[in-house]
Amino acid sequence: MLDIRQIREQPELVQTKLDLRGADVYDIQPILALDKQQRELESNRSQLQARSNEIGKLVGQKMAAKTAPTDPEILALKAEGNTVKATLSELEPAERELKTQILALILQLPNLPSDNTPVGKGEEENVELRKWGDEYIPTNPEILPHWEIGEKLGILNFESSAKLAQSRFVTLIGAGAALERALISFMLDRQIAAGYTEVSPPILVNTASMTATGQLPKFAEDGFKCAEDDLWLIPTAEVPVTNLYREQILTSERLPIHHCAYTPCFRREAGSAGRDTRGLIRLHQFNKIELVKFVHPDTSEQEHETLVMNAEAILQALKLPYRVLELCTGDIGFSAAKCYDLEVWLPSAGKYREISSCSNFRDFQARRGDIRFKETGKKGTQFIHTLNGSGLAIGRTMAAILENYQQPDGTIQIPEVLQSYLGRTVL
RNA sequence: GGAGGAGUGGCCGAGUGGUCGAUGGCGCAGCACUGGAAAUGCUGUGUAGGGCAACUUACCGUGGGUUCGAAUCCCACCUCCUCCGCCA
Repeated sequence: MLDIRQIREQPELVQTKLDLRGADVYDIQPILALDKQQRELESNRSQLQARSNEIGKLVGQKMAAKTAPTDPEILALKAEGNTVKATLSELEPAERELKTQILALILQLPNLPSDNTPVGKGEEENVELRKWGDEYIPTNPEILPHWEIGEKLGILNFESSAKLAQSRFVTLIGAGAALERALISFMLDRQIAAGYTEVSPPILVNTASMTATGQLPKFAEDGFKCAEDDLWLIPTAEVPVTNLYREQILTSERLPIHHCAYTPCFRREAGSAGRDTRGLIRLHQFNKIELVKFVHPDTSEQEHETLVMNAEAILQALKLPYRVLELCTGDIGFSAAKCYDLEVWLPSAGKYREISSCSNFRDFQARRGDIRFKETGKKGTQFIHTLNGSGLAIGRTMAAILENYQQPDGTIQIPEVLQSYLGRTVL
C-alpha cells in the first residue's frame, strides 16, 4: 500500500504516477479529504485523552495521600472524568470509522510505477529487451499443438478432467506426470543451487495474507475461497511465502532472504472466458516454482536483475527460445513498481507466451504486511523490499517442451538436462 | 472435539487496580580501560500516529466491558503448549 504521508505531502506526484497506469482510474482526493478530517479529530481526541489521564493521576495521588474517597475534590474530579469519558465515547468511534475508510481506499490504490518503468498504455507498449535461443526455434512446420500431441501420446487428459472438476483442468498420465515431476525437481534443484532456500508452504491462506500481497480486497473474484473457514486457495506461492515474514521485524544481517517454493496455484480466471481454452496455458490449477526475495531497499533493483537471470537460466538450460519484456506502466501488475516478463516461444501459436513474471514490489507489500527490518546500530525500522518471479510455471514449460522438442515422427525429445531426472531420452 | 496452562518491548523475562510504557538480562550504540581485542565498568537504547520543537496520544495476543484510573478485574475470540479422544 502507499504511504499515507507521501499521499499527503506529495499529492501531485502520487496522482501523476498513478495516472501513468491509466488516466482517470485512480483519484486520491477523497483520501486527502478524509485524512484531513481524521487528523483534526485525532488532535481533539488526544487533548481530551490527556485531560482524562491527568484526572486519573490526580485521583491516584489523592488516594495515595489517604484523602477520603468522599472528599469533595475527589468527587469533582471523578465527575469531570465521567464527562470527559462521555465526549470521548463519541469521538473515538468517529475517528476509528474515518481510519477504516481511509485504509479501505488506500488498499484499492496500486503501487506507483518505478521511475525507470517505461510509460505506456497497455501491453502493446511493453519493451522487448532481449531475445535468446533463436537457433532453437523449430523449423518443422508440422508441429502439433501441445494438447494434441499430448493426448495422442496419452500423457494429457483434458476430457476426463472436465468431468472430475470443470473445464480448464488437466490430468497428467504416465510419462506426462513423470515429466512434470522431473521439471519440478530440476527447477528446484537449480534455484537451490542459485542460493534460494526451499519452502513448502500451506496452499490455503487467510484473508490477511491475501491482503498483504495485494490480491485482496480488489481482486476477490479471481480467487477460490473456502468461505466457511476464511481461507483461500493460493493463486501463487508468492502469497504464503511473502507472508512468512508478515508482522515481523528482521535484523539487517538476515537480509537478503531468498526463497523458492513449489506449489500448486489456483485461479478462477474470471474474465478470461474464451481465451486459451485449450491446452495447458490457462488452467484453474497449475504448478509453479516461485522465487521470492526479501531485501534491503538499496539493493532491490540489483536483486531484481538477478532474479530475472535466475528464471532465464532455467529456460536456457532447457534450450527453450524466449524473450524478455519490460512491462510498461499501463501493464504492470497492481502491486508491482517494475516488472519483467519472460515469454517462451510456442510454435503452435507462432508467438511468444508468458512463462514467468518477475516483479519488484519495493515497499508496497511490506507496508501492507508490516514486514520491516532494523539496521544494526541504527534507530528505528524500515520496510523491506519484496520481489518475486516464477522460476518457472511448470505447465507452460511442459507445453513449450511438447512443442519445441516435437520430432517429425511425433515423438518428443527430452531436453538433455531433464534426461537424468526422467530416466529416458524420448517420449 | 474435551481438560488444564500460557500469550508482555529485536529476543528472554518480571510485574495482579493508581505517576507502569512497564524492573532486570541478552543484543545493540557511545564512552572508559587496552598496543589491539576479549573480559569488565559507566551511559544510552521499544514501536506507531499527531504537532513534526517543547509536547502529546495509542500500543503488554485480538475485540468488548467494569472504573476517575487496567498489563493487572470481567466477557468473548484467536494462537501456542501439555494431557485425553479421533485421524492421514
